[in-house]
Amino acid sequence: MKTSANYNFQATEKKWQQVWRQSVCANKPVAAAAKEKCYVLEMFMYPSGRVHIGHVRNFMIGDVIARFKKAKGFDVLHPVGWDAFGLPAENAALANAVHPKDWTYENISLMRKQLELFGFSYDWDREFATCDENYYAVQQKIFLDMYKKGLVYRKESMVNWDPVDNCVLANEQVIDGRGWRSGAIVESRQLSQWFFKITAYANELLKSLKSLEGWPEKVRAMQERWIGHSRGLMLRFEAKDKDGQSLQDLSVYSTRPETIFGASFLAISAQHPLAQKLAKTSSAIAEFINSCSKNSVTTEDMDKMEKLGIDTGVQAFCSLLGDRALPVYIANFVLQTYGTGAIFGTPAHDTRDWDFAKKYGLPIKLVIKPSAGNDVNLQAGSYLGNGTMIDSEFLNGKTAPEAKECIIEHCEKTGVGKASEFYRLRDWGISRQRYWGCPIPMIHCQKCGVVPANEKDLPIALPVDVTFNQPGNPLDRHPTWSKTKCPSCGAPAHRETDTMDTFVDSSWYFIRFCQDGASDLGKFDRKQIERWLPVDFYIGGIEHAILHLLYARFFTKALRDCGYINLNEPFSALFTQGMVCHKTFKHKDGRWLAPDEIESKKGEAICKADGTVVDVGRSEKMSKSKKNVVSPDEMVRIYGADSVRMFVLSDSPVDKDMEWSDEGITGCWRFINRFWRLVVMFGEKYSQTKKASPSFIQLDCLKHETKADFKRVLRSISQIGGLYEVFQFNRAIAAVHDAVNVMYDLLNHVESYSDAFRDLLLLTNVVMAPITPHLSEEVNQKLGNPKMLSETCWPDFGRYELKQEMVTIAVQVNGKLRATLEALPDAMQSELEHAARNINAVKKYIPAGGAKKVIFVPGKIINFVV
RNA sequence: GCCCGUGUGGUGGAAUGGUAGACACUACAGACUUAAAAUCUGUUGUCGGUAACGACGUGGGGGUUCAAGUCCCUCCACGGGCACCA
Repeated sequence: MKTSANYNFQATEKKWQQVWRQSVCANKPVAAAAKEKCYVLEMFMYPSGRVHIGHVRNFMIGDVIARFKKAKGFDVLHPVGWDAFGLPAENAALANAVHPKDWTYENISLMRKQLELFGFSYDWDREFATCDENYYAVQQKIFLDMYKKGLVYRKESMVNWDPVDNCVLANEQVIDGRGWRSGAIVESRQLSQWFFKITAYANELLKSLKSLEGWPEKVRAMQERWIGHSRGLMLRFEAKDKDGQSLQDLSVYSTRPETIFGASFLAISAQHPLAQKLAKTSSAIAEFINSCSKNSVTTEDMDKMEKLGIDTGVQAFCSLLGDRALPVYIANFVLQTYGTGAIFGTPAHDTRDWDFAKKYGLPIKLVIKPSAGNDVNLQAGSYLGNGTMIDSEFLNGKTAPEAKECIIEHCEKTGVGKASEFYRLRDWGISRQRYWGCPIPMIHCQKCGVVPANEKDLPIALPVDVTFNQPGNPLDRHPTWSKTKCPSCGAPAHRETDTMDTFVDSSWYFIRFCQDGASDLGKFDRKQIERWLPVDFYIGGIEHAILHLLYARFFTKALRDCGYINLNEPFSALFTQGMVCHKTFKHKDGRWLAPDEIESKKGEAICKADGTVVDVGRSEKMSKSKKNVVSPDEMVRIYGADSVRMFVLSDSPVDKDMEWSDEGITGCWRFINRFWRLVVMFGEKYSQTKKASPSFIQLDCLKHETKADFKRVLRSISQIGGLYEVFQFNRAIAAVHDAVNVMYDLLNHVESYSDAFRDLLLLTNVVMAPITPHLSEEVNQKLGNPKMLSETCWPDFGRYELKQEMVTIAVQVNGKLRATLEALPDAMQSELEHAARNINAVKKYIPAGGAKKVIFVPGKIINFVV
């Protein structure tokens, strides 16, 4: 498809990839303590079998930063690895009769080859997979240490059970009531599970979010919400039956205790102990509770769900309210899992309570009066704003926030209540009933109970001889694997057959990368780890905003407290990139068509097979089901790695979604050839005219208009470093385009300035190199630079005088542009004003009396106000 | 419902409060070619005008300012996240 007259990317890319691999210093951080370190990391990949173009975009961001920082003189760590445990390996085992281990390592080697095509500057010597025995051995050791520290426990609990994957899911892995991977409706089951006590860090995880200034505001907000801190009052009520007999105490938590005097009912959840008790004697209550448990948990249903309740006949008393009793309802909108599973309802100041009161005819009493002029219509809805307390006894006259503090204090003093805090965050359940994961190093002994495995027995390795021909966990039915001796009493015992959630594996992999191959990987090498951490640039998708990033933060803090490392936060800067999208094509018969089944004719998309016109849909995230995917290998084969590398960063800012298009990728391919041609054309001229010429550094020797062009190119490329720093690769590429366009013009009168032009090409090439390293290395060689590009420093543009000699001044009248003026940058107002007044286009707008006022911004603008 | 984004030509997108539309794509024209492709050179926000030029123009409305895509208020549309969290 592409002719040989062009830049030969096939040969060139292969050649330099080989050279880089052999060169000692190209991809590896040099042990240079004097240099400042820079740890660049992209979220590692699950070895599904194929590298997706979205991965390429992710890795490209990291690669540009890594190469750029290296050129800037940093000691750079840029590793790569594999998040290799997980369910798909078992599914593949089931479907294709291959062992998960073979499937995984096979995929890794396929994907490694794909990655190699792109020339990423990875330190391949540090590569590992989380299913490597020497990786998960350390993970088991960490688990035991966390157990000793009280950060791991086992409890019977209701869990999210995915009936398709036959597996437990963490709360974070349930999305809209469905399993995050299988999409099946999640069921509740009672099981014994291992938990990490992430809630012990709820406060710290929340507080230190503030210190993460290099994180997107959005991700911090999502985590903050997920941890969900609230502060309020725990208030004690007494529940009495209709005969006035005391039933039990009822604790009610509220974040708005100041509204208590407006309360008109109490509501408890269907799972509340009192509800369960009452159900035994009332069939109506039992029936209601039963109907609540049937409620679906999907988003749409929740939206539509009506607030329902049943009056239990129970009365609740609180000394704050004197003799006034509140009726106790069981309500479907009260959650047992938050607070105490009981609330007091203040219909005037809460939307849900208002809905409920309307439905059941309960009083709606205003206790917060809005400031003057704002009328409240309690018949239309609740009032959620601020104001002054009324009808609230000792709170009257205070503002709502003041009243909140006041009532908390009052209740603490009188003992009727207590200031309380709650978090939404739950402990992290990590038990998975799967084979392909890190075994939990615990042992069940009939006599001693659950005991940790001996450290000297680590790793507890996965057995290889397992079968996948029936549902459930293969470790459970392995004839011998789980049989062992109790480390404590020596009696026969059996191993825990659950394995760890794979999110555990990815919670500390960035720490392992810090150790080089020569170190003892069985232990934490603090010196190496603390040299590199924290990660300076962490790059990945927004979909990990909560799960992975929260777990990794938790692990870092837990490892700190177990004495492994001295670090509070693992990632100083986080960058979330957008997705790669593509148009979709739908055949008239309803089939989705792949991009390579389409050709475009006269602006219409035509199906190659039968010539029919195809419906072109909007650009969407690439997905196999809609066939709107492109293969990275195929793209490299047709256009070369540098074209693909350039395109994924080209048009859109990298934090936004981009659209993959044929026009876009061919555009990049054309640019690469265009730059190459520029170098070739220059080379031909240069060899003919080689003679004494000024070095371009002495810009004064150049002709005026040539000098201006030189300066313009220099200005364009000099900004590129700054643009890399702030991840504005699309603008960096625009600057490169601009520079190359100017150089094409320059080439026409370059004869007498050839050395200077050569320098200009070399400089441009250096700043392009992080994006198009193969092309740049080749150009560098062709221009006769003896030093390899990967060893070349970033140019110091400070040594060039880049100021423009003439600037264009905008001449405005009343802020409207009427003309422009060429002037020296430091021209005085008086002379410019005089010149501007004499321009006809300006003169006609200025009245005879002259301008009222003249605004002058040196070097930029002169504005006549008339 | 709440929170966070986003809104600029035919398209992707640029613009420290200071010449809106950089750069790229598409389209069109010219050069080269027997021809096509590729390449090179132009043009390409809209309306009016042969032109010079003029008017309009950054989702809508209002405001601050000599000057607003940019700041403030308000409304609309789209996208994402959370969702009965007491």
